[in-house]
Amino acid sequence: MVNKVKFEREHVIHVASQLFWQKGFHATSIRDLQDAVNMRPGSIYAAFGSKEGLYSESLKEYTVQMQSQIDGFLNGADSILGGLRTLVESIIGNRQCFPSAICMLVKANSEFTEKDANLRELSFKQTDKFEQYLCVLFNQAIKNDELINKRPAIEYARFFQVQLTGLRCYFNRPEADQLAEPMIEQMFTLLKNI
Amino acid sequence: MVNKVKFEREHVIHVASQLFWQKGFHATSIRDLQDAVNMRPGSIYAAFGSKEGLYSESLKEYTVQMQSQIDGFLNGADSILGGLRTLVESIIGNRQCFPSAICMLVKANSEFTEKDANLRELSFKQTDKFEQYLCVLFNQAIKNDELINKRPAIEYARFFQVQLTGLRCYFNRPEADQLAEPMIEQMFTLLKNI
DNA sequence: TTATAACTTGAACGATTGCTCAAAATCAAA
DNA sequence: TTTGATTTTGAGCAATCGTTCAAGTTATAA
Repeated sequence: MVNKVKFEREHVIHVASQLFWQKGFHATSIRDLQDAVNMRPGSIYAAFGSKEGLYSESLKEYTVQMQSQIDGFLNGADSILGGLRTLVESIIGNRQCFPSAICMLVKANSEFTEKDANLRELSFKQTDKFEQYLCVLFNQAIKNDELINKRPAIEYARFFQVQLTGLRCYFNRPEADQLAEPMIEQMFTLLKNI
Repeated sequence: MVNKVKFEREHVIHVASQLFWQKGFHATSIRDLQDAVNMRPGSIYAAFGSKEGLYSESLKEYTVQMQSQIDGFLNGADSILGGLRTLVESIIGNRQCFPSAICMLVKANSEFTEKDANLRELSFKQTDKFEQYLCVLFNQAIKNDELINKRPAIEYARFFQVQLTGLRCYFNRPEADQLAEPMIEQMFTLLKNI
């Protein structure tokens, strides 16, 4: 190898994913990305092929990062459900610290139509991956006797996703902040007992 | 009046709202709209001022139409909760008949940033309007003894929105269709008993 | 030091964007 | 039938879009 790339690929993808997460795919221009990652168009296209290519990498890195964020909360918790609860409280409570209050996967699922078939498909694929990851967690929670009825893990995973997505969309709105905690409490009471 | 407009304003707004609902604001171009509503740019701008203006009207008409859709289901039902349940089943079950599986208000809330402050604000305002409408319904349901604990109506309205939004986002994904009915059943069991 | 392969740069391309406006078409009143 | 206010038309504007590529820069191997 005669000459190495100057940028750090992972860092670029991370910065891009923050921007895509905030603004969405269509509202983010290559010029926006140029400024954010401090690269000229030639370098971006040499490294990622297209705007779509960079977005793909960004969405994948978002999924990975979300999982390791959950792992972080689980490490500091004494149970699976306890860790998930801290996670949910962090997501809802600190939503102004994130590029968007809404999960990037949900945004992606809602943004792409048949016209962006590749990205639409990728978005669904990543969502499935995340669901499978949740199933692993809930299987562990079942083993630990954290759940009353010991349903199949997938059912808890579905319930969890529906609740969290619903809450994030609801609390995307301004104000109405002190409402969050009782609703999260309710969510986990239901989750344990369904 | 010397000359009248040729187009039907309500019809144009309805068609535009279907397109905006499907593709989102940024991914819908004025040319897309021209084709859909069969008007030339000059007429569109004379009637609505801007793309943003037409979108505003579209989002308002969406909210109105959603409420009258609910009213329709309530008229054919023997209880508030029964009507709402039929509505939810129709939304989840026939989602391929609609421009998008996801509520246009949720899409709007997630699409606009501070850069589109006006549309962001409008989107929140319409969401509030819809919540107030739900409160009226749940107050009636409380009077009718359809709900066990007789909480304040706003709490049922919040719960309903979280559940429905979560379900719509979840079932936006392909496949996984026969899963819907038990989850809707669960949603209304919980709603009655919280 | 020189040669060479790899990477970075940024001007610029054609396409598309939201939007304008002079000209053509329209139709009730005179 | 003529008039004139009003609406419709669509070519075309400036700005921006995603993307390309020839030229310049960089760093290793010889």
